[in-house]
Amino acid sequence: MVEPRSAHLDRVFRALAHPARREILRRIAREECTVTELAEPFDMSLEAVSKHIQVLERARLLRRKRRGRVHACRLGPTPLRDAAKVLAELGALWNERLDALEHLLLELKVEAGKA
Amino acid sequence: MVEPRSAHLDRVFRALAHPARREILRRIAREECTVTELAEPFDMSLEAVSKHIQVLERARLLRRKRRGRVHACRLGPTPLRDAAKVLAELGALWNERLDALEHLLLELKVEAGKA
DNA sequence: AAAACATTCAACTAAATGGTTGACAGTAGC
DNA sequence: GCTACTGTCAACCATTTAGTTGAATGTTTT
Repeated sequence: MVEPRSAHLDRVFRALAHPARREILRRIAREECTVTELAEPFDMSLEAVSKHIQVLERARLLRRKRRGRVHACRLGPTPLRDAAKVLAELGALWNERLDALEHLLLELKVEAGKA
Repeated sequence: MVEPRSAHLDRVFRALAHPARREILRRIAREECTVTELAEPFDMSLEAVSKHIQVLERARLLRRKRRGRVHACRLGPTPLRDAAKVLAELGALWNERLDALEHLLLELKVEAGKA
Protein backbone atom coordinates (compact mmCIF):
# COMPACT_ATOMS: atom_id res chain seq x y z
CA MET A 1 0.00 0.00 0.00
CA VAL A 2 1.50 3.27 -1.06
CA GLU A 3 -1.12 5.17 0.81
CA PRO A 4 -2.60 3.58 3.88
CA ARG A 5 -6.14 2.62 3.24
CA SER A 6 -7.28 3.95 6.57
CA ALA A 7 -6.09 7.44 5.67
CA HIS A 8 -8.56 7.44 2.83
CA LEU A 9 -11.32 6.23 5.11
CA ASP A 10 -10.46 9.04 7.50
CA ARG A 11 -11.00 11.54 4.72
CA VAL A 12 -14.27 9.96 3.69
CA PHE A 13 -15.77 9.98 7.17
CA ARG A 14 -14.42 13.43 7.91
CA ALA A 15 -15.94 14.71 4.70
CA LEU A 16 -19.29 13.27 5.71
CA ALA A 17 -19.09 14.95 9.10
CA HIS A 18 -20.46 18.31 8.00
CA PRO A 19 -24.08 19.06 7.15
CA ALA A 20 -23.21 21.34 4.25
CA ARG A 21 -21.08 18.65 2.67
CA ARG A 22 -23.77 16.01 3.11
CA GLU A 23 -26.25 18.41 1.53
CA ILE A 24 -23.89 18.98 -1.39
CA LEU A 25 -23.62 15.23 -1.88
CA ARG A 26 -27.37 14.85 -1.88
CA ARG A 27 -27.71 17.53 -4.52
CA ILE A 28 -25.09 16.21 -6.88
CA ALA A 29 -26.46 12.72 -6.41
CA ARG A 30 -29.62 13.99 -8.07
CA GLU A 31 -28.08 16.13 -10.79
CA GLU A 32 -24.79 17.55 -11.93
CA CYS A 33 -24.25 21.02 -10.44
CA THR A 34 -21.80 23.86 -10.85
CA VAL A 35 -20.02 25.38 -7.87
CA THR A 36 -22.18 28.50 -7.92
CA GLU A 37 -25.35 26.44 -8.11
CA LEU A 38 -24.21 24.40 -5.14
CA ALA A 39 -23.34 27.52 -3.17
CA GLU A 40 -26.62 29.29 -3.81
CA PRO A 41 -28.77 27.75 -1.02
CA PHE A 42 -26.07 28.18 1.63
CA ASP A 43 -25.65 31.15 3.90
CA MET A 44 -21.91 31.32 3.44
CA SER A 45 -19.40 32.68 0.99
CA LEU A 46 -18.77 31.05 -2.36
CA GLU A 47 -15.20 30.44 -1.26
CA ALA A 48 -16.38 28.52 1.78
CA VAL A 49 -18.48 26.25 -0.41
CA SER A 50 -15.57 25.90 -2.79
CA LYS A 51 -13.50 24.60 0.11
CA HIS A 52 -16.17 22.12 1.11
CA ILE A 53 -16.18 20.88 -2.44
CA GLN A 54 -12.43 20.42 -2.28
CA VAL A 55 -12.80 18.38 0.89
CA LEU A 56 -15.29 16.12 -0.86
CA GLU A 57 -13.03 15.91 -3.88
CA ARG A 58 -10.01 14.86 -1.83
CA ALA A 59 -12.15 12.12 -0.31
CA ARG A 60 -13.10 11.19 -3.88
CA LEU A 61 -16.76 11.53 -2.98
CA LEU A 62 -17.10 14.18 -5.66
CA ARG A 63 -15.73 14.42 -9.16
CA ARG A 64 -15.34 17.64 -11.06
CA LYS A 65 -15.26 18.28 -14.78
CA ARG A 66 -14.22 21.68 -16.04
CA ARG A 67 -16.46 22.84 -18.84
CA GLY A 68 -15.28 26.25 -19.93
CA ARG A 69 -15.50 28.49 -16.93
CA VAL A 70 -17.87 26.35 -14.94
CA HIS A 71 -16.97 23.29 -12.93
CA ALA A 72 -19.56 20.55 -13.16
CA CYS A 73 -19.69 18.43 -10.02
CA ARG A 74 -21.06 14.95 -9.68
CA LEU A 75 -20.68 12.02 -7.34
CA GLY A 76 -17.41 10.16 -7.31
CA PRO A 77 -17.60 6.49 -8.11
CA THR A 78 -16.63 4.28 -5.23
CA PRO A 79 -15.70 5.45 -1.78
CA LEU A 80 -19.11 5.41 -0.18
CA ARG A 81 -18.86 1.69 -0.50
CA ASP A 82 -15.78 1.66 1.72
CA ALA A 83 -17.55 3.67 4.36
CA ALA A 84 -20.63 1.49 4.16
CA LYS A 85 -18.42 -1.52 4.55
CA VAL A 86 -16.97 -0.24 7.80
CA LEU A 87 -20.42 0.44 9.14
CA ALA A 88 -21.71 -2.91 8.00
CA GLU A 89 -18.71 -4.61 9.52
CA LEU A 90 -19.39 -2.98 12.86
CA GLY A 91 -23.11 -3.36 12.44
CA ALA A 92 -22.62 -7.05 11.78
CA LEU A 93 -21.18 -7.44 15.23
CA TRP A 94 -24.08 -5.58 16.77
CA ASN A 95 -26.71 -7.20 18.89
CA GLU A 96 -29.35 -6.99 16.24
CA ARG A 97 -26.87 -8.18 13.63
CA LEU A 98 -27.78 -7.11 10.15
CA ASP A 99 -31.47 -6.67 10.67
CA ALA A 100 -31.44 -2.91 10.75
CA LEU A 101 -29.41 -2.55 7.59
CA GLU A 102 -31.44 -5.21 5.91
CA HIS A 103 -34.76 -3.55 6.64
CA LEU A 104 -33.34 -0.32 5.42
CA LEU A 105 -32.26 -1.89 2.19
CA LEU A 106 -35.66 -3.39 1.59
CA GLU A 107 -37.35 -0.06 2.20
CA LEU A 108 -35.02 1.64 -0.20
CA LYS A 109 -35.54 -0.96 -2.88
CA VAL A 110 -39.26 -0.46 -2.65
CA GLU A 111 -38.73 3.28 -2.99
CA ALA A 112 -36.38 2.82 -5.89
CA GLY A 113 -38.84 0.51 -7.58
CA LYS A 114 -41.55 3.13 -7.42
CA ALA A 115 -39.34 5.94 -8.72
CA MET B 1 -36.18 18.16 18.11
CA VAL B 2 -34.35 19.90 20.87
CA GLU B 3 -31.05 19.07 19.31
CA PRO B 4 -30.80 19.06 15.55
CA ARG B 5 -30.41 15.59 14.14
CA SER B 6 -27.58 16.68 11.91
CA ALA B 7 -25.43 17.75 14.86
CA HIS B 8 -25.59 14.21 16.14
CA LEU B 9 -24.74 12.83 12.71
CA ASP B 10 -21.77 15.19 12.60
CA ARG B 11 -20.49 13.69 15.82
CA VAL B 12 -21.01 10.14 14.59
CA PHE B 13 -19.15 10.62 11.33
CA ARG B 14 -16.44 12.66 12.99
CA ALA B 15 -15.97 9.95 15.60
CA LEU B 16 -15.58 7.38 12.83
CA ALA B 17 -12.96 9.52 11.11
CA HIS B 18 -10.00 8.31 13.14
CA PRO B 19 -8.34 4.92 12.84
CA ALA B 20 -7.80 4.52 16.58
CA ARG B 21 -11.47 5.14 17.24
CA ARG B 22 -12.54 2.68 14.58
CA GLU B 23 -10.19 0.14 16.09
CA ILE B 24 -11.66 0.74 19.54
CA LEU B 25 -15.14 0.18 18.13
CA ARG B 26 -14.05 -3.07 16.54
CA ARG B 27 -12.62 -4.29 19.80
CA ILE B 28 -15.61 -3.45 21.98
CA ALA B 29 -17.88 -4.91 19.35
CA ARG B 30 -16.27 -8.24 20.11
CA GLU B 31 -16.03 -7.98 23.89
CA GLU B 32 -16.45 -5.54 26.71
CA CYS B 33 -13.16 -3.79 27.49
CA THR B 34 -11.80 -1.46 30.12
CA VAL B 35 -10.05 1.76 29.25
CA THR B 36 -6.61 0.36 30.05
CA GLU B 37 -7.26 -2.73 27.99
CA LEU B 38 -8.32 -0.58 25.07
CA ALA B 39 -5.26 1.62 25.44
CA GLU B 40 -2.77 -1.22 25.57
CA PRO B 41 -2.23 -1.86 21.82
CA PHE B 42 -1.89 1.83 20.99
CA ASP B 43 1.32 3.78 20.88
CA MET B 44 -0.10 6.76 22.73
CA SER B 45 -0.76 7.84 26.27
CA LEU B 46 -3.62 6.42 28.27
CA GLU B 47 -5.08 9.89 28.49
CA ALA B 48 -5.13 10.17 24.71
CA VAL B 49 -7.11 6.95 24.45
CA SER B 50 -9.38 8.16 27.23
CA LYS B 51 -10.16 11.19 25.09
CA HIS B 52 -10.92 9.05 22.04
CA ILE B 53 -13.31 7.07 24.20
CA GLN B 54 -15.02 10.26 25.23
CA VAL B 55 -15.44 11.25 21.59
CA LEU B 56 -17.09 7.90 20.88
CA GLU B 57 -19.23 8.29 23.97
CA ARG B 58 -20.50 11.73 22.96
CA ALA B 59 -21.46 10.26 19.61
CA ARG B 60 -23.23 7.52 21.56
CA LEU B 61 -21.24 4.90 19.67
CA LEU B 62 -19.86 3.66 22.97
CA ARG B 63 -21.46 3.11 26.34
CA ARG B 64 -19.57 2.97 29.58
CA LYS B 65 -20.43 1.27 32.83
CA ARG B 66 -18.38 2.05 35.91
CA ARG B 67 -17.62 -1.08 37.87
CA GLY B 68 -15.58 -0.07 40.84
CA ARG B 69 -12.45 1.53 39.59
CA VAL B 70 -12.64 0.21 36.06
CA HIS B 71 -14.84 1.52 33.28
CA ALA B 72 -16.28 -1.22 31.12
CA CYS B 73 -16.89 -0.08 27.55
CA ARG B 74 -19.23 -1.61 25.03
CA LEU B 75 -20.98 -0.56 21.86
CA GLY B 76 -23.77 1.98 22.11
CA PRO B 77 -27.14 0.83 20.84
CA THR B 78 -28.30 2.76 17.82
CA PRO B 79 -26.39 5.50 16.06
CA LEU B 80 -24.56 3.43 13.48
CA ARG B 81 -27.92 2.91 11.95
CA ASP B 82 -28.29 6.65 11.36
CA ALA B 83 -24.91 6.78 9.67
CA ALA B 84 -25.70 3.74 7.56
CA LYS B 85 -28.95 5.37 6.57
CA VAL B 86 -27.17 8.43 5.24
CA LEU B 87 -24.82 6.28 3.23
CA ALA B 88 -27.62 4.11 1.96
CA GLU B 89 -29.60 7.20 1.03
CA LEU B 90 -26.71 8.53 -0.99
CA GLY B 91 -25.84 5.12 -2.27
CA ALA B 92 -29.38 4.65 -3.41
CA LEU B 93 -28.99 7.59 -5.74
CA TRP B 94 -25.79 6.21 -7.14
CA ASN B 95 -25.41 4.87 -10.61
CA GLU B 96 -25.16 1.30 -9.49
CA ARG B 97 -28.06 1.86 -7.14
CA LEU B 98 -28.09 -0.51 -4.23
CA ASP B 99 -26.16 -3.31 -5.80
CA ALA B 100 -22.92 -2.65 -3.96
CA LEU B 101 -24.55 -2.50 -0.55
CA GLU B 102 -26.63 -5.50 -1.34
CA HIS B 103 -23.71 -7.67 -2.32
CA LEU B 104 -21.96 -6.57 0.79
CA LEU B 105 -24.90 -7.57 2.90
CA LEU B 106 -25.08 -10.98 1.35
CA GLU B 107 -21.40 -11.58 1.92
CA LEU B 108 -21.72 -10.56 5.52
CA LYS B 109 -24.72 -12.77 6.09
CA VAL B 110 -22.77 -15.73 4.80
CA GLU B 111 -19.94 -14.86 7.15
CA ALA B 112 -22.31 -14.45 10.05
CA GLY B 113 -23.93 -17.76 9.30
CA LYS B 114 -20.62 -19.53 9.46
CA ALA B 115 -19.57 -17.92 12.75
C1' DA C 1 -3.81 3.47 57.08
C1' DA C 2 -0.97 3.10 53.25
C1' DA C 3 0.19 1.64 48.73
C1' DA C 4 -1.13 0.39 44.16
C1' DC C 5 -4.19 0.90 40.49
C1' DA C 6 -7.74 2.96 36.99
C1' DT C 7 -9.21 6.88 35.20
C1' DT C 8 -9.97 11.70 34.71
C1' DC C 9 -8.77 16.77 35.20
C1' DA C 10 -6.05 20.79 34.02
C1' DA C 11 -2.95 23.15 31.38
C1' DC C 12 -0.41 23.39 27.52
C1' DT C 13 1.18 22.83 22.40
C1' DA C 14 0.92 22.10 17.34
C1' DA C 15 -1.80 21.45 13.68
C1' DA C 16 -6.24 21.23 11.24
C1' DT C 17 -11.04 23.30 10.37
C1' DG C 18 -14.37 26.44 8.96
C1' DG C 19 -15.02 30.68 7.95
C1' DT C 20 -14.00 35.56 6.20
C1' DT C 21 -12.16 39.15 2.68
C1' DG C 22 -9.65 40.98 -1.33
C1' DA C 23 -6.96 40.10 -5.25
C1' DC C 24 -6.22 37.13 -9.21
C1' DA C 25 -6.88 33.94 -13.49
C1' DG C 26 -9.50 32.01 -17.03
C1' DT C 27 -13.61 32.09 -20.04
C1' DA C 28 -17.72 34.16 -22.35
C1' DG C 29 -20.25 37.66 -24.59
C1' DC C 30 -20.91 42.15 -26.40
C1' DG D 1 -10.69 44.63 -26.43
C1' DC D 2 -13.53 45.52 -22.57
C1' DT D 3 -16.58 43.83 -19.26
C1' DA D 4 -18.95 40.49 -16.69
C1' DC D 5 -18.79 36.03 -14.65
C1' DT D 6 -16.95 31.59 -12.44
C1' DG D 7 -13.97 29.92 -9.49
C1' DT D 8 -9.51 29.67 -6.94
C1' DC D 9 -5.51 31.67 -4.33
C1' DA D 10 -3.58 33.99 -0.37
C1' DA D 11 -3.70 35.75 3.99
C1' DC D 12 -5.84 35.97 8.06
C1' DC D 13 -8.82 34.70 12.36
C1' DA D 14 -11.23 31.85 15.87
C1' DT D 15 -12.16 27.35 17.26
C1' DT D 16 -11.41 22.52 17.58
C1' DT D 17 -8.49 18.41 17.55
C1' DA D 18 -5.05 15.26 18.87
C1' DG D 19 -1.58 14.74 21.53
C1' DT D 20 1.53 15.55 25.74
C1' DT D 21 2.65 15.80 31.00
C1' DG D 22 1.73 16.14 35.90
C1' DA D 23 -1.44 16.36 39.54
C1' DA D 24 -5.87 14.79 41.44
C1' DT D 25 -9.82 11.47 42.47
C1' DG D 26 -11.64 7.39 43.69
C1' DT D 27 -11.23 2.24 44.48
C1' DT D 28 -9.12 -1.92 45.74
C1' DT D 29 -5.67 -4.60 48.29
C1' DT D 30 -2.71 -5.54 51.83
